[in-house]
Amino acid sequence: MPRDGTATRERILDAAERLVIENGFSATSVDSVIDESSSSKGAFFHHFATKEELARALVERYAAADVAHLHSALATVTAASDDPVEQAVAFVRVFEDTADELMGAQSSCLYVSILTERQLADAGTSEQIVEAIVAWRDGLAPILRTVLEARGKPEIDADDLAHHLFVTFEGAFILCRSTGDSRHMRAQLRIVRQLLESVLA
Amino acid sequence: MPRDGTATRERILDAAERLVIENGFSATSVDSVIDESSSSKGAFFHHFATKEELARALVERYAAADVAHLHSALATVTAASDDPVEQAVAFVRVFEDTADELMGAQSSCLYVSILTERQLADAGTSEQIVEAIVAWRDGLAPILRTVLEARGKPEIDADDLAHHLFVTFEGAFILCRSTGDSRHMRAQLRIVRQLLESVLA
DNA sequence: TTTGTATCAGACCAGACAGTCTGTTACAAC
DNA sequence: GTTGTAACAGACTGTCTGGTCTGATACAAA
Repeated sequence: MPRDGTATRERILDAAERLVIENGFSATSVDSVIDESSSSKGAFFHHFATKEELARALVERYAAADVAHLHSALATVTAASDDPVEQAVAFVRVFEDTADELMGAQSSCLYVSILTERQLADAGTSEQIVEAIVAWRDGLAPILRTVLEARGKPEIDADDLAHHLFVTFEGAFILCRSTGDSRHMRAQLRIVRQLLESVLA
Repeated sequence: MPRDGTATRERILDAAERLVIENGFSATSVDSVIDESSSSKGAFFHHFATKEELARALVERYAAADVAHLHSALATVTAASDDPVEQAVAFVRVFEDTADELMGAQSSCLYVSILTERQLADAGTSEQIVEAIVAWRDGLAPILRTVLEARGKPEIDADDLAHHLFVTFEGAFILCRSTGDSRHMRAQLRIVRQLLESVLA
């Protein structure tokens, strides 16, 4: 085996993720990614056949980390309590408490940058995003469904309510972007928790 | 006065809005806007000095329509009832009932496309977006505040709760984009209404 | 030592891009 | 009718972009 190129590949992905989240995919040139990652054209096109393939690789890595994050939080709250109400509320609180770090690392979400440009969805990125969204829904919805049935609230759809957490994340990212104030993320997660507490009570 | 060019300008804005919402701003070339609007390079750069100025004009028109939509809905619900709970719930229901038309006209929100590219925020577009967001917050928050105070729920911030409707809109647009299923918009607005009904009860 | 190959480095290229420039046309004021 | 000007039309240009190509270099197997 020759020298290991995965380090370079990761450096390129790191730089590209930052730039794409910040400026969008089309507005991020391959050259700027090369500069930011201190690599070269040769290195870039050795690891990624086209710019589109970079997009696929970015989403793949990002979605995997996202789902891992989800399962970590789920494991935490299911271990802490057997009460589905406490589990659901604690689940939201995990992200509420870590909102600042979550926003500090990245001022927005890669999904938004990718989904904004239809050409990329057609290039096979949206499947992976949908997988992640479904994982979030299927992680949270069963807990919610248990409570909603026990409370006799069949008019509230557990899947849609689970989706609402994802919706809040993405919407809050947009809100933060507009004002540049990352505190909206924590505030919106707080609101969702309070609404959940109310409807599950 | 020579012939009226506002019709051409509007045609360009219409085409650009569609293309930018669909593909993003950077991925939308001036030439494609010209083709789509059946105009010409001369016409385009007569009405817009640069592509950036097109972005400003797009946001200006879009935000104005957005705020007009808000005030229309507000007027409807405040005329229909004096009860702030009914007003708030009816307000969400207005959009819930018209979600399909709202999504049919445009499969996403221009704000997302613009805010995704930081360069445009620096070019003076985000101020107008923030103005629209503040208008939504200030339209809804007073109604919510009245109820929250009457119900003795000081832990819930009325401004953040008002913002949550905007957050839901934008987040739902993202969700719809990922799966291509526009029904998520209605479902998410339904969830927000149900959550509101619960917390304001 | 030789050979093979993954990993790069960077000059280079064809096309696309935003923006310019030189006109032409419609219409209004006088 | 003459003149002025807003409203175009479309050829043209310099720069940037994604992508290619020719090598160089490290390292592993034989």
